[in-house]
Amino acid sequence: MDKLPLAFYQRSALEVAPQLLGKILVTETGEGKTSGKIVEVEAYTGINDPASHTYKGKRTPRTEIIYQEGGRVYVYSIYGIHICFNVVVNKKDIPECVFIRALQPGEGIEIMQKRRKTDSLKGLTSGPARLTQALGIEMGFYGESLAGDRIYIVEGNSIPVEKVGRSARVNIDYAGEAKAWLYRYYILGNPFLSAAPRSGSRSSSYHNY
DNA sequence: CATTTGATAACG
DNA sequence: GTTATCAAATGT
Repeated sequence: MDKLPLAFYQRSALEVAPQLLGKILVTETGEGKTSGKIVEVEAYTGINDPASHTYKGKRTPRTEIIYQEGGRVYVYSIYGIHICFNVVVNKKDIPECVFIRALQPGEGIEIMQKRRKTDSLKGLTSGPARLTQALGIEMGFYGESLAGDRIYIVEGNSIPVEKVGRSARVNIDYAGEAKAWLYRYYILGNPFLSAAPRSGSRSSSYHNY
């Protein structure tokens, strides 16, 4: 299977995000090769998006990479404990990215279980910080190219549009009106999605769109 | 449901 | 230099 061409990433986050569903994210480290199918993503649309780290064109040392051309890795640590993985998309100076929220385990499950210190399959990659730990993604991956050999994304099964669900993004209460934007995309019915949205909208989280 | 935890940003 | 804040996960 071939790696996705860089041109794939150099479009808007809202185009790329749903198309990443079903693709395979692969890492190769000293411990071996691990991979998983992307089943849940969120789009962050840069300067117009209050939930984005690059809202209003904010630049910091950490967000600098998002201003580069699409096809690179943006990782950052959150809550001191966790690492989150994003794909930089769009062109230079258009700071958009796609946040990967959940994978379905593929190759190297034993390696992932060892890294995660669990023998369950379900909790292995079903959450943004879980999948980074399972695939061995660390801060050192910051800025890495997805055209390289350490981390990359390959074609998988393409997901028919009727299997793609949409909902509001998760845990961005600080983002005001943007909380309501349906920028989270996921594969309907997939058992490896991350935790359901919080209380409140009980009937309308996963099977709605 | 509460607690954990540290890198990062935004201040002085 | 200090403080507040977070695209979460875990364990009870």
